[in-house]
Amino acid sequence: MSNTNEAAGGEARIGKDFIRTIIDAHNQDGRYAGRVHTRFPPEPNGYLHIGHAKSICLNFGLAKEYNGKCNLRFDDTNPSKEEQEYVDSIQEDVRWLGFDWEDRRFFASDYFEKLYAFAEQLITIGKAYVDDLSAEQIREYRGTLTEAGRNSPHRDRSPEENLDLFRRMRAGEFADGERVLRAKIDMASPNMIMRDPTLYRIKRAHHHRTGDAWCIYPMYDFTHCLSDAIEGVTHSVCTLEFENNRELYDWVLDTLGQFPERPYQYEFARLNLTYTVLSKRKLIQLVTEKLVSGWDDPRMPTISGMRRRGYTPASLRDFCERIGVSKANSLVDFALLEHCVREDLNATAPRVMGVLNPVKLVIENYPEGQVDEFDMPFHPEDESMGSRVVPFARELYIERDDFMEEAPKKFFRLAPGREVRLRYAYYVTCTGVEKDAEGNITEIRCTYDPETKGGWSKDGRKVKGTLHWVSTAHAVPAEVRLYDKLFGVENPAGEKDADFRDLLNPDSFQTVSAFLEPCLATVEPGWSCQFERLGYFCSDVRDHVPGKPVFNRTATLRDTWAKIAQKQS
RNA sequence: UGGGGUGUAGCCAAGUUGGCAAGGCAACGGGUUUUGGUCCCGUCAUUCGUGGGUUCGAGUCCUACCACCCCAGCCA
Repeated sequence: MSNTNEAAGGEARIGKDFIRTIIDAHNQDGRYAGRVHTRFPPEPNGYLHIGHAKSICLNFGLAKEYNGKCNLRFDDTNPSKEEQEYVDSIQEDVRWLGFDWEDRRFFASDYFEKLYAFAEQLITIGKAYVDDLSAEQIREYRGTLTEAGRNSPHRDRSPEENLDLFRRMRAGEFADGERVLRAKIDMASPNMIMRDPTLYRIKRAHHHRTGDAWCIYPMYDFTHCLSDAIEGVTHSVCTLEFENNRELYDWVLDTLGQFPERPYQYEFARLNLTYTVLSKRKLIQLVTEKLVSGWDDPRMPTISGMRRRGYTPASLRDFCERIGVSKANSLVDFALLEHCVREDLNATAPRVMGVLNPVKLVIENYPEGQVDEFDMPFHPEDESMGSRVVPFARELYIERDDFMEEAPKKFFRLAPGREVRLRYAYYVTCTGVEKDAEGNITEIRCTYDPETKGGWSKDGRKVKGTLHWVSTAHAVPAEVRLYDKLFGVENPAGEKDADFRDLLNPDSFQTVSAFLEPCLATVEPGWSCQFERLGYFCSDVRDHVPGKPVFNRTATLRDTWAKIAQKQS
């Protein structure tokens, strides 16, 4: 069995955000001659999460909407944190989300030689200098938020001396941290970023792509704007924390002055989700401290975790579309994400039966050894999804929760003397229960009405409940994993100084053995379905073993079960 | 108490040159239903962080204040 997701379609937009307004304005006034070129620039220092999905959908979505292009560029200027494993996973995740960078996969490290040449130019025109101050001294000289900084004693070296020193930095004549290249801007600038920012540092670390070819590495602020310019990017869209960096972005491009149609930076608010940590530092901590099974643990907010859990690319794209793009810091309700998966899965997931918490149901008047076969549709509203045959016998499993010995009036399912429908099979009436020495129900007895074959009554009598069921003799034993939120509190990131690990939900994961209908023995990894009334499940991508299904619960149907239980008590 | 940003419903979020405050999620009520699901129908901002001002008319303009976020990495 297989069900796959289509590639990123052109879903309708909810409302127009400020970035689209800006692009429209540029298209009006003729800037870039109508060209729209964006980029998604992750640092390969971790796996992508749902927050990145927002940026991916924005950047690739903008390009698609305006018939433009979007590059995938790895911002790999800090060799000590970056790894090939991360670039591989990032590429896989972007593709899985349904986006295509075509032949435009770049690395900032592709530009190291060019960047170095730009740095020499800056030195030549007297706009950059080599500083001998230590990191601590530079911090002291920088001043504070309210006091201006002081110039470094090395600030006025001649371009010739700076050039010589910078070349020797590259040649490896100095130790790590001994010297840096700094932009010569303004140590009294009210914008801290502009107080002679570091452009290059000496760092002997193995780079995942350039190996040991370099011992000096360019900093983000120098690299990013130039990479954008080199690639012909028009709209460089990043998150709010870079607002202060925009002045430097402009300074570098303008003082080099070689990019007549240069890119400009625009910022939007990053995603915050209730119950969810989206800080890479914390996510990596969950992985390295083995608080989760890995980056793709189904409880993780990573793209790979969500994929394994059974979220579909379309549902994630829809979510990103619905949350909108603005500059206001916000905290999106997890319920919206849930709604998006449910909406997609409701239309696309086949309906099958599985019993998670089984109790035996014996039909007293059903002949022993007899087997009925019912042809059951995979989807009640979509005939094109076809059907499968499900065997029915005298002894079945039903959900333990679907029976109550002393049931309140509002309980619609099975209870002594009450009649319910076994889905697509027969009406049955409970005649009694059998218990063990401790008084636990071991078996429920009932009789069936042969006249109700298929689940319809000819005399027009109605039943309030419809139960899912599985024949004990034909059932496929399976492992089902029920996941809850990893964090039991609304916004674990909100508590600034608290250790977020204290907020982990101890009940975030539970494994149960279940009984499924026979057709589920043949599912493929990643196949999603809805177990009638129990929620949406996805056959585990990673732990898939043919014939021995393992399912992760993607989403519950709704919270109504809790409410029903509450009303009944 | 430096600079840069942001405040529209419980949560997101549209709001054009000032002219009756979109939409989605959540919630609540009703109908359909062989999933207590889905679907359908209805309700949900006399008010836009606050106070002044301009105007026939202000979420939009002016003004003063308040709250929150970001910046003192040789991280990105």
